[in-house]
Amino acid sequence: MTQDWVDRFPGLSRLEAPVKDMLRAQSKVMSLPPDTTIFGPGKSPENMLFLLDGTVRVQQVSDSGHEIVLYRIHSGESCVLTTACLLAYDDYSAEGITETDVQAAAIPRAVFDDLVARSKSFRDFVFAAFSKRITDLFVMIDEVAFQRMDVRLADRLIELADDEGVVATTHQKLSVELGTAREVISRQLQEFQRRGWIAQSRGRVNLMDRTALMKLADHHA
Amino acid sequence: MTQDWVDRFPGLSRLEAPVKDMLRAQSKVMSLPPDTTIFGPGKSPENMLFLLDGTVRVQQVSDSGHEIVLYRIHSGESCVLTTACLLAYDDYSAEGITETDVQAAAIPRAVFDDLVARSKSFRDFVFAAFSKRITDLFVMIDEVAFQRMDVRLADRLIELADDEGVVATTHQKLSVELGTAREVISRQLQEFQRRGWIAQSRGRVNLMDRTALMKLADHHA
DNA sequence: GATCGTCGGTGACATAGTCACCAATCGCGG
DNA sequence: CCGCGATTGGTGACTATGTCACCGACGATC
Repeated sequence: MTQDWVDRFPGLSRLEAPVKDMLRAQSKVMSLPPDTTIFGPGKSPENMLFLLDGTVRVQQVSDSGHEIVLYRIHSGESCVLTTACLLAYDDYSAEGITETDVQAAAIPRAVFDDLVARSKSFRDFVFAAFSKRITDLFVMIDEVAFQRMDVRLADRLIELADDEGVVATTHQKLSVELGTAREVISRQLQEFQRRGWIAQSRGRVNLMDRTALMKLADHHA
Repeated sequence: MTQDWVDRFPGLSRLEAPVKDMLRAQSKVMSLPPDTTIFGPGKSPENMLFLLDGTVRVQQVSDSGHEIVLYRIHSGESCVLTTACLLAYDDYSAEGITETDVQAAAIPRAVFDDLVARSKSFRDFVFAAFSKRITDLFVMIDEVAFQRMDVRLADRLIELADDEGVVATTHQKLSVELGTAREVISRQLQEFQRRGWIAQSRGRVNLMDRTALMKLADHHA
């Protein structure tokens, strides 16, 4: 089943048959436990990863000690961007950390390069992945620069909530999500609670009125 | 002379001879006046550009009407990133505007794709260009999220100043550079002026004490 | 059940963004 | 040369956000 990952991977299914065979033959499927650092300062990944299952959080620590989450890689996505970056600049400060159990297919750099040379469809896939990430970064810059915190927080809560509307995280971690201070998060959550939109307990936020949160998040989007 | 642009372009000089020939043969060198929009919402570039002379400013307008400068393309750089992005997502809001007279070599998309397939050195060039931009965007996110305005402004003033230490721009335009409000810029510049670091006149900032500005910009970098 | 680290709450203050408004200056047509 | 409108920059009041110092509550562990 893990040998068949290529066909189950969105975006790769339309590749030519020989390219798929090469991916299958030259890749290794691996499993990683949560909270594993797969790349970071001084730890370049030698492989390019295709995420089959789980999520990877990419975040950055600034010189001032502030942290911010840049983006997440979800199952069905690849980390072309980060890989390519690290090849060129290994001194940069972003790190990738698994958030769940992760299954991923690893492609050696040489194979990646070979595939880019051979297959137009694979090139399209790679450039599309780059484009997606970069436009996402543009959107993020816009949000960080201009969006109000309450809007950003509401948005992130919805994004992080599971099916039951529970966000299992601390105020501290939420502040890293948005690149702000814990106190700011605490106060915003208090306000949401006051309005009856959420309920809080230690390390937990329950969304009580998802509609209201969505309205706040979308309205000023 | 314009036919020889390949050899004068940093990063392309190490390409294989046939690749260079192809670039020379299949490209067209063009000149553009200042304030030309070379790409933007609803205006995808059909070519990929190599900037031989001049600079292009890439900026973004958010839904709220706020603007922010994302980065600049200087002579000797290519706009792979933006081109690739626009190919995939033509609805995104960034735009590229020439700031000076610009000379650029234009490569049709098909030729670009062909070169990526053929030449490993060209691939390396392309991915290095991507990497540079992306790490720059990471740095920018960090600055927007965590850096103080006075530090960012001092930094940008030094960057924008000509050899005589003159920045020929308005407070309004400086606010777009940093994604803030004009009033904030006006007040910061007043403070710099009070300290004797700059002198102001309409549409003009003169750097009087570049050292002091650099100290502010670097110290907290 | 004492202790230590994490988690969250709070007030005071500093910095930055918003809003409304005004004065000075420049370019341009009459 | 004058007058008008647009651009540029200045200002005060207010809100939003970030920072700092400190505190109590909770939970794990021995």
